[in-house]
Amino acid sequence: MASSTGSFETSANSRPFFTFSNNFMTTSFSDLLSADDDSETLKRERISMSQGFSDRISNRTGAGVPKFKSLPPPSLPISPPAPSPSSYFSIPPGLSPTELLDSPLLLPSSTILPSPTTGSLPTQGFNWKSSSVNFQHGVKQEEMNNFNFSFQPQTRPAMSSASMFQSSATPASTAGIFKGQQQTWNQPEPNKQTDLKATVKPEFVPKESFSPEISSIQTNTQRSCGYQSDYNQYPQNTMSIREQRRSEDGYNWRKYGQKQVKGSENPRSYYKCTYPNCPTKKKLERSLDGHITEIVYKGSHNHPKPQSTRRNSVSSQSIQPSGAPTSEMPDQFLTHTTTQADSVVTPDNSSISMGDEDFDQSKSGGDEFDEDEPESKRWKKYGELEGISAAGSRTVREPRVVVQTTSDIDILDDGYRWRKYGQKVVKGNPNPRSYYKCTYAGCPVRKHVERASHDLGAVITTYEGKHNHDVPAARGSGSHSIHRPLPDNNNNNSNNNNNVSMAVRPLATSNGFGHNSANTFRSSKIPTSEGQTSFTLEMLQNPSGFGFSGFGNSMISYMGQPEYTDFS
DNA sequence: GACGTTTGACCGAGC
DNA sequence: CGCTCGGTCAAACGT
Repeated sequence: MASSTGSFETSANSRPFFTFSNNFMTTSFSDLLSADDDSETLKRERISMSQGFSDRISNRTGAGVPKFKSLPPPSLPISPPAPSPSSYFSIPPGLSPTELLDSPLLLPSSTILPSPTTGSLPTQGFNWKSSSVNFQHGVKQEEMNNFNFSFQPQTRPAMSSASMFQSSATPASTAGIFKGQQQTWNQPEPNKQTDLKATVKPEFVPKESFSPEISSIQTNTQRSCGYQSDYNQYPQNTMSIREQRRSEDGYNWRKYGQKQVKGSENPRSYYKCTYPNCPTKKKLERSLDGHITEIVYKGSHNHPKPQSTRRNSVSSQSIQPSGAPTSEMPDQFLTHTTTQADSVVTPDNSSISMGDEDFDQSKSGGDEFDEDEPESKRWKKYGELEGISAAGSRTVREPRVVVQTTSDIDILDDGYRWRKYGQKVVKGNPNPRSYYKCTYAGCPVRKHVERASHDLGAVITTYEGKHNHDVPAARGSGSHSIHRPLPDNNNNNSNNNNNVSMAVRPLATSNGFGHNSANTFRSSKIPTSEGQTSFTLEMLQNPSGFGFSGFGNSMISYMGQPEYTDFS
C-alpha cells in the first residue's frame, strides 16, 4: 500500500474521475468485503497487500477482474504514485467548520457527488481533485487556506486507526473521534427486539437522527484522512469480516430462498431465523458486487440473541451495526434497512433513523417548511409521492436517508447554486441549520445544512426536492462542467419533481461511478439512489473497511461512521 | 450427520 | 382466467 496513489483525473469527455477511489472502492468494498467467506477475493487481497498497493491496483485493473461496473475506463490511468501513496491530509488548526457552513459554496458537500436531486454530477467539486495528483493543486485559494492538505508518506504496514490518523487541525478531536470510534465499536450491540411491523420508531433507533428526507452527512477533512488507516486495518478486518459473516448479527439465519426480483438486478435472498419457532425473517438484497443494498426485516425475534460462541474483537464488533433492529449485518454493510410494514428506511448502523426525535429535530425553520408537519408525515408523503404505499405494505425501494461522510473539501460545492433563505436552531442540535434554496429559476430544490451536535466536523446536509435542471456551469473553471448523461430519476420511480432524491452520489462508487452514469444508476433497482446509497452507507457501516478517506466521501465515510453511531 | 446454501418448482396475491 | 411477481418450499449439493 505504500505505493498507493490517489489521482483525480478528468476523462476525455471532461468527466472527472477519481481513479484511485474508483479502483479502490471497487476493491475494498466490493471485493474485500462482499466476497463470500474465504473467497478468492480475500485471498487475492491478501496477496495484493503484500504486493503493495499500486500492484494491487494494477491487479485490480488488469484483465481478469470481472467486476461488473467496477472497472474504470481504460483511459483512466492509475495515477502516478506521486503525492499520495500513503499520505493523508492534514488540516491546519485554523480550519473552521463554521465558516464552511456559512457558505453555500462550501456546504454542498455533495459536491463530489452529483446532485442528489438530479443525478447530475457536480462539477466544482472535482476541480481541485481532478486537476492533479497534487491534491492541493486546483483548489481555490481560499479553500487552500482552509484545507492546507498535505501528504505525508506512511509506510508502516499496520497501524491502528488512531495512530495512523493524523490531523494537524484537530489532533484532540481526532483522538476523540477515534476514541469515539472505539467506544462505539466496543459498545455491546443492543439486543433490542423490535417489532418491525409495529412502528416507525423502533427502539433501536439511535437518539440522534436525521430528517427522513434525504440526508447526507459530511464530515470535514479532519476525518478524511483515513484511507491508510483503514487500509492498514485490513488484515484485522479480514478476520473480522469472516467472523462477522459467521456470526451474522448474533442471530442465526438460514437462507431459504433466493430470487431475482423484477426491476432489480440484485438478487434477493430470504432468510429465516433458525431459532425454533422464531418467526423472524429477513430479505436481503445485494448488488452484484456484493454490497448489501437492502435489508428488510419481518417479524421480531421471540428469543434473546444467542450467546456468541466467540469472543469477538473490537474489529469484529465494529462491523456489526450498533443499532440493527434484529440483526447485525450479515455482511460488510448494508445500504439501508427497512421494515416490512412501515417502510421505514433505517440505514442500519448509520444512526439515521425515524424516531420521534427526528421529527422534532427536523422541523425546519425555513420559510417554506411546514413547522407543524411532523417529519414522519412528510416522510410518508414522500413515500406516497414516490408511489410507495403509505401503508407500507411493500418494501421501500428507494432509500430516503443517505448518510454520507465526506471531507470538508467535499462540501465545498455540489455544483448547484444556492441561496440562503433562512437559518434556525432546531431541537436537538445547538448548531444552527442553514437553509438554502437552489437559485435556478423554478427549481424547487432546497437543502439545509447543519453540523452534527456532537461533532462539529460532521455536517448534515439534507436535500429536498429534485433539480429540474442540469448542473449550472461550473464556477470558476468551466473545464469541469459536466454534461454527463443524467440518470433518469423517473425511470423506476414515480414521476414527480418533489421526489426527495438521494442526497449524494459517490464520487466513485463500486458501481462504477463515472463510467457510465446512466448505465450505472439505471442498472440499479433504484437508479437514482441505489449506487450512491450503497456507497455511502456501506462506508458508514463498514468501519473495518478501507475507508479511503483521504479525499472525499468515499474515504471519510468509514472514518466517520462510528461517530454517527455515537450520535446520541 | 448436521447444518447451511443453491436453485428450480410451487403457491398465492394482485392485476 | 391467465399472467406476473414475490415469497416459500424442498431436494440436491456443499462444507
